[in-house]
Order: sequence, then C-alpha cells, then structure tokens
Amino acid sequence: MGRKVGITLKDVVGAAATIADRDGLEAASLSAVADGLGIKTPSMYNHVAGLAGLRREMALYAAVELTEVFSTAASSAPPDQAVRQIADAYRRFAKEHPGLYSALSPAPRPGEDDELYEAMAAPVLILAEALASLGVAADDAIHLLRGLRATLHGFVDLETNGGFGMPVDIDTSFSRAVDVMVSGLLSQTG
Amino acid sequence: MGRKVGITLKDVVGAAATIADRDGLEAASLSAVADGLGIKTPSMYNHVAGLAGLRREMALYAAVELTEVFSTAASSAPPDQAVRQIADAYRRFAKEHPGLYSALSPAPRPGEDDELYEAMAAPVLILAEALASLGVAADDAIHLLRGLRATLHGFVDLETNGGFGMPVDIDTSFSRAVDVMVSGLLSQTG
DNA sequence: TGACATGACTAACGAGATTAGTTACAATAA
DNA sequence: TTATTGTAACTAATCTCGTTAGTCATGTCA
Repeated sequence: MGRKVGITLKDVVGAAATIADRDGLEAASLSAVADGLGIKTPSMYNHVAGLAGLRREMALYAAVELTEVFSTAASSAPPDQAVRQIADAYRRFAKEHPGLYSALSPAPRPGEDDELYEAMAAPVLILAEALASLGVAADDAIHLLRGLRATLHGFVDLETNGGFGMPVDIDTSFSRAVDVMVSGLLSQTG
Repeated sequence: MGRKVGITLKDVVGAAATIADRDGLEAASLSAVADGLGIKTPSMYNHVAGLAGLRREMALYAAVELTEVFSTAASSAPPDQAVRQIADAYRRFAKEHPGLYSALSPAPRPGEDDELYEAMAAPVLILAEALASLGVAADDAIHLLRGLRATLHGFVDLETNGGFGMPVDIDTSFSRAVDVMVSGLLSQTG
C-alpha cells in the first residue's frame, strides 16, 4: 500500500475528459476517473479538490484547448474569413469533445475564480478581434459579439442534445446561420 | 401509516418546478420534492417513474407551458411582429423558469417518447409559422428556423449561466441579436 | 541516516436513488 | 352491511457517490 504511481494532474484531467467525451460530463465521476487511473476514489483528493475541483480543472483545460483551436483557426485564414474559420473550429471542438465542452458551463462569477475567468475570456477575445477585423463598430461590438456567441453556442448545444429532429443537413444549417449572423452584423453597422 | 394525502401528478410536478426554478434542476431531487410534499422519498414512485420519470414529466409540463406562452405571444401581435414577440416571450419564460427551461434538454430521440417529442415540437411549429408569415422561402425554412432557435437558446443559456461577463445592457444585446437574425433571414431569401 | 512531504491506502459516514415488501384507507361490489 | 380490491402511503434494506479522517509506504533531502 501507499505505492506512488506517479499520477499527474494532467493524467487526471485527461482521464476525466476521455470519460466525459465518451459518456457525458456526469459520467466523469470521481470514482469513474479513479477507476480509469487505477487508484481508489479518496486518492483523487490528492490531485483535485473534490468533484467541484475536478470540474474546475476540466473547464480550465477545455478553455485552454479552445483558445488554441481558435488561435489556429484565426491565423490560418485571411482576416475576412477568420470569423467563419473560428465558427467552424468551435463547432468541431464541441462535437469532438462534447464532455469538455459542457464543462465550460456554468462560467464562474467575476471574482470567484480569476484564473478560470481569464482562461474562458481568452477565446472570446480572439473572436472579438476577428469581428473587429471585419469592421464592426466598437460601439456595437459587445452586442454583436454576444449575438454571435449565442448563435454558436446555441447551435452546438441543440445539435448535441438532439434538439434538431429533422434529418436535414446540419452542416448547411450551421453555415447558413453563421452567414446570416455575420452579414447581419455588417449591414447593421454599415 | 398509509394515510392517503391526495397528492396528484400536478402537485408533484409543481413542487419540482418550484424547487428547480429556485435552486436549479439538480436540486429537484426525489427526496427534495418528497420533502416539499410531506411524503417519504419511496412514495414518489407512486407518482413518477423514478428520477428519470420526474424529469420527463417536468419536460412535458415545460413544453406545454412554453407552447401556451408562444401561442399567446404570436396572436397578440400583427404577423410581422410575431417573431419578435415570440422571441421576447421565450427569453422571459427562460428567465422566470430557469429550472423548467433546463428540463427541456436533452430532447428525446425520435421514437423514444412520442408524447414528449410532440409536445416539444409544438412551440417550434408556432415559431415556424411566424417565420413563414414573414415570407421565408419554404426551401430554406428549416435552416433558418434552426438558426433562429440556436440564437434564442444560446442567448438565454449563456445569460443564465453567467456567460456574459460585461455589465452592458443585456436586453439591448438580445433585441439586436434577434433583429440581426430576422433581417438576415429575409435578405438571404430575398 | 533520519526527518519529511507526497500520494497512495482503509474505514466510515451521509445523501440520494432504488427495490421489495407492508399496511391503512377508500371505493365498490356482493 | 360487509368483503374485496386498488391506491398510495410506509419501513427496511441496498447501491453508488462524494467526502473526511486517519494510516502507511516511498522517495528526497538535509
């Protein structure tokens, strides 16, 4: 007993992410993750602050990953295509990592967890920059950013939770929704 | 013992909704609802099929309520204002009944629960009619309906889960998002 | 070499969901 | 009126999880 197995926080979050992406966030319980790592449930407390702590680490990891995904998408395209590239990357991330994606909600209240708050703000800032490069007026920026975020999040959330019943091509629906939102933004701001 | 208290399914769902709207869907556990009704947890099984059954009844109730809210909103305005009225009513419902609203997700897979499926389709149909009255082409109807649903759902979900950090007027953001989506729809379809 | 921090462990408890079996009451049929 | 039956409450017991407390082996470092 007491054998050190050499488990790192990365291992813990990785195992949790794997379970969550396969079976849903709820399935990534302390006991399931411990099982996956080959340790007993109470030993999880040597790595994370209980279930809430595990969820927090998953959210942090998800935010960092999403930031990188956004960053790659934004820089791999001409500025006028950045928003669309980010939108596609967002949806791809959510579909490939549904468990991690759902770990991003709810967001911490301001002042509750600054590190996580910053990490979750990062991808939003990248999207904001991409919008700015399209010529969105600074005055309207926050409103339009919110609208676009709502459309992106709402779409992938409905999609992964079975909200779209009709067997009509969903890729097309997404592309159209992003087009409507982006072109709508521009026509409003001139 | 064995006293009949005269609890109806309506009572059960009502008590669950009250708890869920106040403390979140998770808080509406079988034991918490039983407590609220003054009965023991196992007696809940005389009214609903376990926790999953309770959630299902809550979703059904929420869908019926939302349908009525949509119906009222759609008929209390000229056709060209119906979509906006529905959008506002949608957000109001989600903010007044956050627990019930979150009970609407996930949706049942087709064939899994026809009654619930139909009930949840009803408000979507009302929104579809309102869109049709704006002159959206039938060909595009499904894509555009999905886009609008995504924006509405994403907005209220982000709002209630603390996703909007900035202290900038959220009513305005919502109104702008709906405007963008609706006018975008129209310009795309000609 | 010995003290200490780390990270595993066992034991124990509480909350919640669930199942099985029991019982009181009300309505209805003989 | 009385016997029967269904409803809806109950207790008892079990399982899974999360959590805390306390223990112990191992590697590091003075």
